[in-house]
Amino acid sequence: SDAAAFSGTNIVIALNAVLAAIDADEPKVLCVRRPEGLLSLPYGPFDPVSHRTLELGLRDWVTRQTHVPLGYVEQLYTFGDKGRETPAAAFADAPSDLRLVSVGYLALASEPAIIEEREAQWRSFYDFFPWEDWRSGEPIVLRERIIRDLDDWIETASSKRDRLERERRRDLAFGLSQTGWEEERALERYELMYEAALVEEAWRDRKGAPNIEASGKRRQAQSVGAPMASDHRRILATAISRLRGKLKYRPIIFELMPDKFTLLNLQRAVEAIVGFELHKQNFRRSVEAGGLVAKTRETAQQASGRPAALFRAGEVALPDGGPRGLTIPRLRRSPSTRSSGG
Amino acid sequence: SDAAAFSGTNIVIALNAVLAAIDADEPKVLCVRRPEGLLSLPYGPFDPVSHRTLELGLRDWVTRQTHVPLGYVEQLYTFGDKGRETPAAAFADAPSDLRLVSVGYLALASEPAIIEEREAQWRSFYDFFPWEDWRSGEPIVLRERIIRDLDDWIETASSKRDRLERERRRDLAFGLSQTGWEEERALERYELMYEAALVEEAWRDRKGAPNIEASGKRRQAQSVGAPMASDHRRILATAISRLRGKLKYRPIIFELMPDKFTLLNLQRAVEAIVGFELHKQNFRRSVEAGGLVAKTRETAQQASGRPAALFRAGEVALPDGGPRGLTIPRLRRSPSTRSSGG
DNA sequence: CCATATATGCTCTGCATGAGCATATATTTG
DNA sequence: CAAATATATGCTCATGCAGAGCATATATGG
Repeated sequence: SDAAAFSGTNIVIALNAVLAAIDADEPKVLCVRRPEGLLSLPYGPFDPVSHRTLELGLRDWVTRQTHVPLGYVEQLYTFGDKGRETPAAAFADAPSDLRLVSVGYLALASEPAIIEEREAQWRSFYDFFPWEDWRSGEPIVLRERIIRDLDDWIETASSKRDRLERERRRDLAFGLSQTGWEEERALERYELMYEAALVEEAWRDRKGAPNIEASGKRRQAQSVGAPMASDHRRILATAISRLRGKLKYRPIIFELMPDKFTLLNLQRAVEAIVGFELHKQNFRRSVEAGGLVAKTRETAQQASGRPAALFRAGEVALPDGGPRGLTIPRLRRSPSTRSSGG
Repeated sequence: SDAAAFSGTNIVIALNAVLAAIDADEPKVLCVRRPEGLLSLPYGPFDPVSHRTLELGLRDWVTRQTHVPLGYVEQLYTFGDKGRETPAAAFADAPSDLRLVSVGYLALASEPAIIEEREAQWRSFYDFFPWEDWRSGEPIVLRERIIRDLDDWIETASSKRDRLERERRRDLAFGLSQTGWEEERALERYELMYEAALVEEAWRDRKGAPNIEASGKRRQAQSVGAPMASDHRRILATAISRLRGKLKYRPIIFELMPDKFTLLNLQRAVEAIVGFELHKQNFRRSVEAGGLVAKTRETAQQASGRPAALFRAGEVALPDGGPRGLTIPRLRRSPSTRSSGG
């Protein structure tokens, strides 16, 4: 069993960053456009010689390449599937027999820095996952396409047992079961859609697998959400799930906020991340009662209406924070009509 | 920036497993004794040629080496710090200029399989983290040693600002702040103790750093908890934190249970993981009401008392599960006296 | 039969959360 | 300037869950 031990020597480690920021109530992620036109997450090589830790390696090349000041950084997941991407595609001058292993990171910036490089750009989370944005009600693409296409996928299961299992997974992931839509299952949803070949990456990766091509034919008419290079969209889905889940038990939302903000700003930021609207008064109540914010004496300038007080993050609102996190006061009934406004 | 890209070629990836099981109400982890006598987590090399994915690589060598059937497996974290361990120490015939990167996994077994190899053994979590076990009240070592030693560490901070920060971190991690003891902060606690040089690994790793030796002298009288090789105790702490956190929102406890069990069995298993006692009636209420368990017609055999009904995991109790997870009904006041009994 | 031990059922209470009415303070409009 | 409109902020009410503990059921061992 020792002979295999040093195949490890043909491994390349790439460090991928999901660099997130809130811009005008939209959740954005920093993307890089590749020569072929595909969007990808920014990434860089891990250099075991100069990088003392993986995280330092990430910070190093992100700051050098994008000049975005990194605040909060958290490791997400390590992706090592064969056939993800050849190292040669990722790094132009790499030998071709290497295995590419990527360590994904989530990094939060308090504002979307202006990027100098032409290839870099901030894109909304929901360009890639339109079905995840329920802020103006149920996304059309969800009921009109995704649920239907998943129905087809369920039907094409090979056994009854398998069919039931597929149905269970769909209902759970897409909120058709008792528990309803759970925003932190974003990764599960993407993985299900990939498995069912509803996303472009799926039929791109499986080019040549005949049975897939047949069953996926109808669905290939149009990609649902913008595709990304390699498995970067999966990494982004991982980041969104993590972020959504973590909001509830750690006050990391403040890593995405400027120094001073109104409570509505804060609410809109949370809504941008979780993807649905919140009950305004209850949101304020929980945030204020929990001591997560502290009022300043200033008020915000604005076009119309009573001016809002400016707040800053409270003492306890450090990322490793004291009290649990935000409560997310969902709206159960009518979403109080905010659908049209910007 | 491309010159560094292929230093990646001198990287070795090791796959570490925290293989957990419940045995007689104790939470156990599979360990391997190294020639030098130190305990380590079982691990194996990742072979990019034969292993299609990282997880398959892990399953491959774990089943080959330990013959423990793996059920639930989940990736924990990737550790890549320089100076963790030389590849030569991990794999006897490795070149010495390689960088070792470890991907840690959590794996759950429904019972502690009998291990054939002499070097392998099941050990309690709390052999390594005695301060994490509050099932019989506050651990003596915590108030008697750890809090005191952390006091010293706080005092030796270089600035007042730093001192306050250290105090804040200790109070948060060890439950001295308002929020009280939070079991899922096990990793934070270990990392703090490492930083404060309360654990053997700390002064072992820093051998030669003079200022540490001086300040840590008094504390080195005796290690708190059994040490492990390399940073394996940190990996184990990561696993415990993850497991404790996940219990609350996913029904993974059933991955550690046999097919049939009494509700007290289940409660003891949860208690073993979270490290404190629960309110019996409320635990039953939440588990039964949530549909996480289903009653069978059988009852358990036992020495004394009314026989308990046997249950099995409910329909919704799959690891990706429907309803959230277990509620953990803490005891706030007197722990109803169970300290002496086994 | 009685003491003891564990299992199981049920009630009481406080608090967090979901919901929405009411009021305050600004801008915009007639 | 008064009214309409828009947003901010305060407050109440209902519900359900979680923490606590009493009461009852059913076994074993004298």
